[in-house]
Parts: sequence; C-alpha cells; structure tokens
Amino acid sequence: MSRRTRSDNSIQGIPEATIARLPLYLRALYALADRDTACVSSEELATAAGVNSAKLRKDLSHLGSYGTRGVGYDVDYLIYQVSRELGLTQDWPVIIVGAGNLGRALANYGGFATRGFRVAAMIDSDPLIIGTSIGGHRVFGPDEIERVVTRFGVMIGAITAPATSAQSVCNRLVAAGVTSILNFAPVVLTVPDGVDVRKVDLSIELQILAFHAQRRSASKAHPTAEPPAVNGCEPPSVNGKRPVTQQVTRQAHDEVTAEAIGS
Amino acid sequence: MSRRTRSDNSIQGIPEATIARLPLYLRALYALADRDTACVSSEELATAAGVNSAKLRKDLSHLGSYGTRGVGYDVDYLIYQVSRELGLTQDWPVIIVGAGNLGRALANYGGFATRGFRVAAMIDSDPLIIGTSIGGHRVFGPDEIERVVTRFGVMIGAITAPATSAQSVCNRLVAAGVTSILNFAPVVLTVPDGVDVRKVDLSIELQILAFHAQRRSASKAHPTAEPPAVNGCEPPSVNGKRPVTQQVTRQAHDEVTAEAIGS
DNA sequence: GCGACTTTGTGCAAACGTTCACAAGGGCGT
DNA sequence: ACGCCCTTGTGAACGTTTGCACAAAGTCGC
Ligand SMILES: NC(=O)c1ccc[n+]([C@@H]2O[C@H](COP(=O)([O-])OP(=O)(O)OC[C@H]3O[C@@H](n4cnc5c(N)ncnc54)[C@H](O)[C@@H]3O)[C@@H](O)[C@H]2O)c1
Ligand SMILES: NC(=O)c1ccc[n+]([C@@H]2O[C@H](COP(=O)([O-])OP(=O)(O)OC[C@H]3O[C@@H](n4cnc5c(N)ncnc54)[C@H](O)[C@@H]3O)[C@@H](O)[C@H]2O)c1
Repeated sequence: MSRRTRSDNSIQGIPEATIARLPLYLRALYALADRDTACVSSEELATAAGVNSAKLRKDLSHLGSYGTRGVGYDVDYLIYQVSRELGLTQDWPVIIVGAGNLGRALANYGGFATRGFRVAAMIDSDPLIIGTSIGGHRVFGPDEIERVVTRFGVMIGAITAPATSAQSVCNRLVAAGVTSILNFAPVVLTVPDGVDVRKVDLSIELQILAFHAQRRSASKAHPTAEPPAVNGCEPPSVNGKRPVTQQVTRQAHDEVTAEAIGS
Repeated sequence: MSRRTRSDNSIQGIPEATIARLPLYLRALYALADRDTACVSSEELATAAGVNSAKLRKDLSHLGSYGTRGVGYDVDYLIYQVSRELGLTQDWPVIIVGAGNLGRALANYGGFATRGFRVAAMIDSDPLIIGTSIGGHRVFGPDEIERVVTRFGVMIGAITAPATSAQSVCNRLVAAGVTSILNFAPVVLTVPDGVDVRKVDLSIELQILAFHAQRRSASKAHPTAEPPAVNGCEPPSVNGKRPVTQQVTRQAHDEVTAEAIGS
C-alpha cells in the first residue's frame, strides 16, 4: 500500500491541493493569452479559474516569485513557469488500454493532444478490433503492451477496459514500466509503491450529485422536519439465521474488488 | 458565487469528504453481497474500498450506529443505509447535452443505470443528429430541454457539449430547473446559488499524473541535484515593449473562460 | 526623483480532514 | 451465567488546507 504520496510532497514542498489547481490556472492563462492579455492580476486570474485570489497567490508562490508587485503576473511568463512545473514542456506518450466506447472517445478527442499528451498506441483484446484504426491510431493486442511501452518510453497509461480486467491490465502496464495510471474502470486498483493511480469515476460523481439533489429537494419539501419515517431494513440480529432485509433490490453491477498483487 | 456547499454540510453534519467515499463503500459492499458475504468487519471493508479502517468507521458513524461490536457490519443492512443516505433508493433521470464522442459513450454505458440513474433524454444541436437514436435514446434539439426536464422531473444534467457552448447549455439547464450538473467540458461554469456543479476533467488528471511522473523520473536521474538549469523565459520587464518570451510554443486549445451569469 | 497607489507574497489562525489509540459494548464459548 | 475476546465508535492529537489581513515591494504620475 503506497502511502508515500503525502510525504513526497512535503519533501519538495508543493502541496497536492496546489498541484491539482495548477492545470486550472494554466487553462485560464491560455484563454487570457488568446485574448492577447499580456498581464493579469491575481484577482482576475482567480476569478477566471474559479478560486479565491489569496489561494491563487499562495499556490503560485510555491513555484517562486513570478509576479510583479503593484502590477500582476506576465501571462506568457507564468504559462511557461506553470507548464514547466507540471512537466508539460515535454511530450507525454500515453497508452490507452480498452478500445470500447470510452477508449474510442478518448482517442478521437482533440483536446487530448493540446497539452503535450499523445496517444502512443491503443490496446484491445478483441481480435475483431485489433488491427483496426481508431482516431488515426492503430489498435494492438495486449501482448504488444511491453513493446509499445519500451519503444516509446510510455510512462502514462489510461485503462478503459471492463472492470473485470482492469487489475490484470494494470499489472501488465506496471510490469512493462508504466508508473502513472488513469483508471476509468470502477475498481480499486492495487499497485506497487512508486506507481501513481488516479481514477475518473462517473458513477461516483453522479452519486454525489444525487446526495445533494436529494438533500435539496428534501429541505424544500419539509423545511425543518424529520426524515419521513424510513420504514426500510430493520437492524439485523446476529444470532440465528439472518432476517429478510432485502428491501433494496439487488441491482446488476460490473464492479469487482481488486485482488491484491505482490507489492 | 455559491460557497454554500461547505456550510450546508455542517448544518446536517456529514462532511463532504465522507460523502465522496460512500459510493466507494457501496461498491465494495455490493461486491461482497455478490459473494454472499453476510457480514463484514471495518478492516475488510476498508481494504476492499482502498481506505484506512479508522476512516471507514468514522465515515459510517456519521450515518448512525449500524455496526455490531465484536462482529462487524451486516452487508445488506449497510447497503440499504448507505443507499438511502446517498438518495439511491429512488431513480434519477439524467439529461445528457451533447451527443458527440463522449455523450455517446455515456449513453451506451451500461453501468450508467446500475445505481438508479436513467437517461431521460439526449440533446444535441446538430440537425443531422437530432432525431436519431443513441444507445436506445432518442436525441432531441436544445429547444426540448425545458420540456424534457419538466416532463420527467430531471434534476441532474450532464454536459458533454464543446467547451464554447458549455456555459450557455448550463444556463438553459438551470433555467429549466436542473440543480445538479456534471460537467465534462474544460470550462469553469458559473451557476446561481443552490446549483451544484461537479466536473470531470480528463486533461487535468493527465497533467497531475505528468507532474508526478516528471518528479519521479527527475529524482531517478539526479537523485539529489538542482533542477538542470532551466534556460526558459527570462522574467519580463514591465516597462517598454515586452521581451520575446515565447519559448513555450502556443498550443491549440478549446478552453474558454465562462462569462458570468446573473447572481 | 519622490510619494502615492496598487498588488504581491506570507504569517497566522481557524476550519477541515486523517490517524491513532482505547474505552465501551456485544457475542460466544464454556 | 459469566468472563474472554473481538470489533465498533469516538475523543484527542496531528497534519493539511483555507482565508484573512497586512507588510513589503515595485510602478506610475507628476
Ligand atoms: N462508457 C462510459 O461512459 C463509462 C463511464 C464510466 C465508466 N466506464 C468504465 O470504463 C470502462 C470502459 O467502458 P466502455 O463503455 O468503453 O466499455 P466497452 O465494453 O465499450 O469497452 C471495453 C473494451 O475493452 C476491451 N477489453 C476487454 N478486456 C480487455 C483486456 N484484458 N485488455 C484490453 N482490452 C480489453 C474490450 O474488447 C472492449 O473493446 C469500463 O470499465 C466502464 O465501467 C465507462
Ligand atoms: N471525448 C473525450 O474523450 C473528452 C475528454 C475530455 C473532455 N471532453 C470534453 O467533453 C466535451 C464533449 O467532447 P466530445 O469529444 O464528445 O466532443 P464532440 O465534438 O464529439 O461532441 C460535441 C457534441 O455537442 C454538440 N453540441 C454543440 N453545441 C451544442 C449545444 N449548444 N447544445 C447541444 N449540443 C451541442 C455537437 O453537435 C456535438 O455532437 C467537450 O467539451 C470536450 O472538451 C471530451
């Protein structure tokens, strides 16, 4: 279990929360540069990025003193500095595993390449898909993962395969040398130390939205009332056979729990 | 600017961080239920969900005391309680605006419906797409938004339209009565108070991965050395014409900054 | 050349989140 | 029936993140 992420940040000193916002600032900066804005104040940039100006200044101060007091930040200069900090002054080849609905969408996505990310190759296990081209990228079989990763020096992989194969795909990617993984499958991936996993989970986002939506409509309906006497499951008794508590209809789902791999 | 999210949580008392993890627990619980596991300890469930067991217990304690000391949690009972808390005991119709690559992928996604989320309708502005069916869902024109939202009582909308139209699409959704928005466009949306926006931003995730990947390979190459003398932009001087600081080649991009809307 | 004005960069405190560690509580074996 | 043992639920310590408020610093007008 890699818990090193937290301490890694402190040894160099840039908080994770700041890192997560830098791409936001970068996007706002590019938008400003497009409008030929040469210089921007923390207030303006913060508004454009949707954050507090104090937070923005503190975030940027972690990269260095790149502003001019009384004036603001030079847009092009700041774009360069933020890009450098994020490692965007180089190109990043990305391997996409799973050429289904989502994998295709990614491969066809133009915005993918706009920040130096390039699709090195697509991988799929379906013989009918292998050999075809998607978004101008040839699809290879899973056995080519090692070769592609080595050949192009791929460090970043996106997993858009079904949840059931996500962990094994992940293992193959890591074995081949990939150290950063963007996971779209609804699974908790287990990876050795030194490998970075981020997940994009649409289902979770929707559920969070549902929670807030529920709360909103509940407080609309009963401004200050108890929740309407939930008549759901009774607390189950442990001794004896378990009572019938199947009020929630079991729904189909494709999620699996990840099997641990040797760290 | 809606900053009410934070304080809303405290009035009822469930931290936002906890809410964001409940779907994770729910998924792990369903996986356990599928294996006919009747009861689970916080340790096991935490491992399955990829979190610390103390954190899991504290999270669950916010919903109530649904465990049995010395034994653990009844799986079915906990599924019910978590589902109820998240508002998943009811169905949520969702409207998808933008039937392009991503919108199609969502509409075709089976896992979409597995937690009670149903595609109420798809919307697109392209006359060639309007009237066709995607994933079994008829595509309507933007003018039908109001009707669909009212008719089906839609509270949740997903924006998979281009970044340039995302804000106007958002405005129409909000005007029609949608209060929860899942935004896939690389834009900071501005919404009135009482509307909840979550974003899924692939580009940002990749950039965060790139940062860590860069750091890793840098520390591999120069274990304890200064960064290799960046010869990038000089700090620009403010007086006079700005110097040529165009070291970073300007890249194409489709991001825009959101225009403010009323309130 | 100088003073006023503007905006950055940052110390500090409060809010929030995580983790530890253990008392309280309940089942189970005898 | 009783005590042992296991696991929950939670108080307290710790770390992180946010936001305020202001001194430091540089520009611009005169
Ligand atoms: N489509 C969506 O909108 C969406 C939303 C959220 C999550 N997801 C998740 O993303 C993943 C992909 O979704 P999708 O809709 O594209 O599914 P899909 O079934 O359309 O595509 C999956 C592809 O992966 C390939 N594949 C299967 N096993 C493989 C393996 N071992 N190695 C390489 N390729 C393999 C299949 O041949 C198929 O082409 C799933 O895990 C899904 O749960 C999808
Ligand atoms: N495809 C991806 O993998 C991906 C990844 C990250 C982000 N995104 C973002 O998601 C959004 C959609 O991406 P995409 O690849 O599906 O783009 P796309 O061009 O394939 O699809 C966009 C669709 O939106 C429709 N549209 C345009 N204006 C509209 C309007 N005002 N109302 C309704 N529909 C409208 C278009 O007709 C088109 O069908 C974009 O903002 C993109 O930046 C996509």
